[in-house]
Amino acid sequence: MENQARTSRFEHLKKGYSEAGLPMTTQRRALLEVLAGRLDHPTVDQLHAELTESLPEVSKTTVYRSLEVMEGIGLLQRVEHPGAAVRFDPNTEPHHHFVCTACGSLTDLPLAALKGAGELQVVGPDGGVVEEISVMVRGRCAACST
Amino acid sequence: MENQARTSRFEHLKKGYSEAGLPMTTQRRALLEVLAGRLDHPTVDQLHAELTESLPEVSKTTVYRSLEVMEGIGLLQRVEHPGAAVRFDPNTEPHHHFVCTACGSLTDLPLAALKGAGELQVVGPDGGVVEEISVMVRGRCAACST
DNA sequence: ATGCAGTTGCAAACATTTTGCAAAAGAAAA
DNA sequence: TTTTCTTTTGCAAAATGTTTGCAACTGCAT
Repeated sequence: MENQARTSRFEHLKKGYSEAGLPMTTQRRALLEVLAGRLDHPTVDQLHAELTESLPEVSKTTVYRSLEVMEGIGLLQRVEHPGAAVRFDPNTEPHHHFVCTACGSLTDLPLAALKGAGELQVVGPDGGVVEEISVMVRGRCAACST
Repeated sequence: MENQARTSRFEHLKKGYSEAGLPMTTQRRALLEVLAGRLDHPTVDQLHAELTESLPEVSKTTVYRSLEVMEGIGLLQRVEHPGAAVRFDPNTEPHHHFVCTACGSLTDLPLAALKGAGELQVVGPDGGVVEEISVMVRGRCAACST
């Protein structure tokens, strides 16, 4: 079930990656597998830690560079959030984010979770051009709100 | 006009600061003046650069620590945004932000600028507790959109 | 198999922010 | 005003998180 969804996410990422015409290396395949295997948005450190389980020699540099490349081909999105370390999101469909102020976890929030967000429309700012609107919800996740 | 608004913003900040019962130092007063004098959200580097014009000896450490204190007493808010350096916002009324993808400037967006945002309401996430919702609009500011 | 563009790991450089500490400054009492 | 106590300051060093230069290596199309 969850396994199957992960596999399908992985296939989707792999497909997108190969369509960009870049060589599929051991490291990048492993990174795509890790990304497909989790629904949150880990930091580079967390990704690197998980990667070293199967590939003890990967360097963080490679993780940084691979993520940058994958962002460049539109496979991932950088997620803004409170906190220093960068996080990426393999879900490039429009959606929002929820960050837990207690544990720091960062998860997706389906568009439907935000009543009214569908009609969001920017009136200002004077003379500017709007490209994108993103919503960040802060609070305590289920696990931390007891 | 603009001068008067700046003065009133400064008085408001100074009042809030002294109500917290902390000593008002030369450095902190100067920092509050700089903050009151601009409507965007400068980085620590930018604040420090502007501060050294009147106070050549201030250190960045002091700027960091003062901002932290002012955030602690609710005088400033930390603004999330794409980019490494932290930015603070002396406007603690509910409002949103606009970031220019060309020049990186970060400015306030009045609530009214977002049609529909008033009714924003989170339905999910399962069992979690929502504390705050913030909206970030990305695009090109008036100056950069020509 | 061969060649070449793209990728990797390492170490060092960077940028931003935090910390320990002794000296200095603000606020309040005497 | 002077004293006293607490908070703040600047410096230097450390801690994070990220980027870069470079030589060696790999994936993949020939």
